[in-house]
Amino acid sequence: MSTKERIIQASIELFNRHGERAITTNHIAAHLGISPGNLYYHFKNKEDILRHIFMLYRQHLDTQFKPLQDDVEVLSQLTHYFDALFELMWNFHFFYDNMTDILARDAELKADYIQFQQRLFEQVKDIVLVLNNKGIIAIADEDAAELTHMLKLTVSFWTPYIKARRQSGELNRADIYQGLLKVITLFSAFATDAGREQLAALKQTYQQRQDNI
Amino acid sequence: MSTKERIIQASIELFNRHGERAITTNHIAAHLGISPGNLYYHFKNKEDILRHIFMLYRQHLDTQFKPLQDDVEVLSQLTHYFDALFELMWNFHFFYDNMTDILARDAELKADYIQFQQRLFEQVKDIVLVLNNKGIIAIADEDAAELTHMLKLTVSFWTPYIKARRQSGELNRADIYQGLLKVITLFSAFATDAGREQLAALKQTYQQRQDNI
DNA sequence: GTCTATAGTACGATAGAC
DNA sequence: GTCTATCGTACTATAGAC
Repeated sequence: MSTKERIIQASIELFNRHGERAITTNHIAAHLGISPGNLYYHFKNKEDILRHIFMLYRQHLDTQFKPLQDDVEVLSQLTHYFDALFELMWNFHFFYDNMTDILARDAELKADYIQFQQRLFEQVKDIVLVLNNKGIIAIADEDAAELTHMLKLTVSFWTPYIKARRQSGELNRADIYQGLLKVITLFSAFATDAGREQLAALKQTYQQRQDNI
Repeated sequence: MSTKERIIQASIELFNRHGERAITTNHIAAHLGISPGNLYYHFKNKEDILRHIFMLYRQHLDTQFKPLQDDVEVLSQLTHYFDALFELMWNFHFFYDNMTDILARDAELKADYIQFQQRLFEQVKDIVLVLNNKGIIAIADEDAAELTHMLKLTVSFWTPYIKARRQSGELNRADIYQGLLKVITLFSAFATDAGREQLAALKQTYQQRQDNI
């Protein structure tokens, strides 16, 4: 792995463990056993590192959140989405902790973030509408947008929410599964009788994964 | 107003406007036209200020979130709750932006926060259960806790969520109403046929207030 | 209770040698 | 590509005069 990549990976790890605010460029360099000067050879500044991490974030969602396909079973596609959400919430939770600050410091990153989230919103809303058309959920047109907002809000801020309820100790994988179950509950609240069973099966899948940790 | 109180009020105002991270003790003093030394005469440090603000936060919830009373109409009590939530989300939104950091820096504040949130969780869950018993919503026992988490999550993080969708400009009152409508949508998702009408009325109330801004 | 002045620290970032 | 050394800056917090 190149030094540049190692800096990215170490940054993600340290940001997630100690928080973005607490980790300085010197910490990152020290953690890798390289000099601060070397870090600054590879990155213009701390914001530059954050922009590269955001690119990984975006890339993950771009590759994993394709629209629902008609010829594949819904439940297996939903499972794929939830697996991707798990990775997202696990790998980038530091970002949601300090989102307002990080974006306030870097207007360019903020513009990119907003643009991406607007696109993502439409993609998630499409999924909601397809689930409606397939009879998994029954939701009024105006509520589809509301539900989409709530889904995004929950995925984004479940990790800060749970961290604020814990006296000490790090976030663990079981916490993420708890969050995914909240997302499933959101869908279930709008489920049809037929859809309720399928979502219950999905719920059971992730409850088992949580128990197996 | 005493200097101590003025410092508290100025801090809340500046934190909300520019973010807790961006505002230093010097900024607060300069904003009030007092010296940094004077500020430090009244408060031990920045964390001390934050603890006092948290006391106001707790006090607001303690006085406004009494349990549902049986002899008063439900809808008017819900309206009272939502009015209180509006004040909360409007006055303390800076806190949710940086919650993880603020709590990570101050173990004592974190302990107080956690204890308070645990109590608050039970209070909100009681409200959910009473609404269930009154036939406004119909929710399984296990889902009551899930809904309570989602209600708290939404109230806490709606403001950071909305800030991250806006290129520039401050949070405004209409944004808060949007968040309250999300909370109402959460209740509506579990509403009975009878409850749906009452919640629709509640929704209309806050949509009108939003339009009247 | 309030001021001025400043000590102390930590962080971001760069220059210049190898 | 990597290092050492360091500068400038900004912030927290305190000392001491009034």
